[in-house]
Amino acid sequence: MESNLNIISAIPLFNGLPADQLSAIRQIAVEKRFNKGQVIFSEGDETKGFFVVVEGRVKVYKVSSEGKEQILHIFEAGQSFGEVTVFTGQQLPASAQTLEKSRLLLFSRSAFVDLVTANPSLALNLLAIMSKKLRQFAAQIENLSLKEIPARLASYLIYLSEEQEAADEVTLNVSKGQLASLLGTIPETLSRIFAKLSGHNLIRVEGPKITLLDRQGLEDLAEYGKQIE
Amino acid sequence: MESNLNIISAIPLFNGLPADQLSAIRQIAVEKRFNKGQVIFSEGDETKGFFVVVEGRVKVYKVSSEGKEQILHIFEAGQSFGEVTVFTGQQLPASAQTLEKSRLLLFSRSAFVDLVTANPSLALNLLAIMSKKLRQFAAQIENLSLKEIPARLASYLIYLSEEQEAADEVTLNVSKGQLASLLGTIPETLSRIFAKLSGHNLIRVEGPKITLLDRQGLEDLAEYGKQIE
DNA sequence: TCTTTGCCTTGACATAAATCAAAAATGGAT
DNA sequence: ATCCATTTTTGATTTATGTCAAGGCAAAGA
Repeated sequence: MESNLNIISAIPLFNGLPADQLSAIRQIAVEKRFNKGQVIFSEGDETKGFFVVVEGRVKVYKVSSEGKEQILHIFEAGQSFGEVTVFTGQQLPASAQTLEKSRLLLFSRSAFVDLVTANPSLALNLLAIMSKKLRQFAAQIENLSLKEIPARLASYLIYLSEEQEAADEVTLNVSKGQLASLLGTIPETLSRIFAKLSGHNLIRVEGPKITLLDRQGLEDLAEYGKQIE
Repeated sequence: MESNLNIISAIPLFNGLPADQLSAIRQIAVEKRFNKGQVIFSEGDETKGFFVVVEGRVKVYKVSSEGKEQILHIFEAGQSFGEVTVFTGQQLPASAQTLEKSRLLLFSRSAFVDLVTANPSLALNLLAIMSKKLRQFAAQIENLSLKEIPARLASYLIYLSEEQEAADEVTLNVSKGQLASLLGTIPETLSRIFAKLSGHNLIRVEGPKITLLDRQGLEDLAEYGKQIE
């Protein structure tokens, strides 16, 4: 628990809070450990509280009645999820599962609401984070409805290269199957589109390592869709 | 401006605030009037503040480079939009346009941030509203990626009949073209699906008036998708 | 009443992506 | 290294939905 104070202070959500606040926060956090592939909660469950990823990765997703999965987001160390229902107290709208062995902090609902009520600056942090999530969702809706899958993949690769600042060589941090789900498609289709983009010399694919050969071409594809053929 | 105090007090966002707070809020609100079809802001604009619909209806939408439109949400009297960027101060992620002649209240960014900082309960209201929006977006993402259009239409009709509590006869409050955009499709496809559901005796369509003939059938369709053929 | 204008519908066709099936490749574990 | 399980790829086919083009219809105005 010692080390968690450092972790807590590094979490964007708690950014800028004074030291005494941070220790108050640490008091109400409970550490939970999960193995790879464990389900953290399922859609429809009652809200226990919200989570912060200390270590590992977590996917939040929805499943259709036929079993097809749509990943809403993948959360990494320092990010929080599950805030959505803390303030409305409804059932959880999605499920969460670890992608690898993970350590999470759980903040129980009531304790956290008290904390926020007492801390306007915490509330503002939270508002900013939720704003950001809303933006991301809006972008995802746009992608799903206005863009074809090649364009979504191109967007994702550009996003990834910005994230990783690794110039033109990016490494997928999820399996291709999971990536398909994140992009709203299935592995077969994704595989074909990787092949197609490679064929047009936009990228080179070596396992999970993707080299962006023609960034401008990818940007055009992401923006305008079907140039290529 | 007189009457706006009543309106302000009826807005969910300001629910439960004491009278003195409400008049402080009224102070910083600016009334704006728009004709039907006027653009309120466009994607990429700087954030001026956020809006509350006093009267009329507003759509918030994204447009693809080819001009196809995806409606993110339609806001009616009492609802607020544009909060998202108030706290992050980024460019607006979507555009907004009136669907009919409307009156809006504009709350400037800085004044509103001050207000929230000083009012924990306002911050909590805001968090609850944003949580609700996040849920709605998550549901929309699910619809777009996991359900076919007939299922989305069925969901929408059921939602509408709950909204209107008008038993089994609902009236579309947007044109069918707009509805197509809201469901992530185009008018031609929507028209065919209306015809298809009519053919299966699930609904009867008379202009903007839809009669739900087989609620259970619609629910099955919304839930499990492609039963019908 | 006639005409215009803006929706909505219908038809013929094109196509992106899903499905079904199976082969290949990858990565751990033994 | 070998084996097994999982992931990824490839191929053949189907299907839902988009596109293009034209026609109908009703409300608004001349």
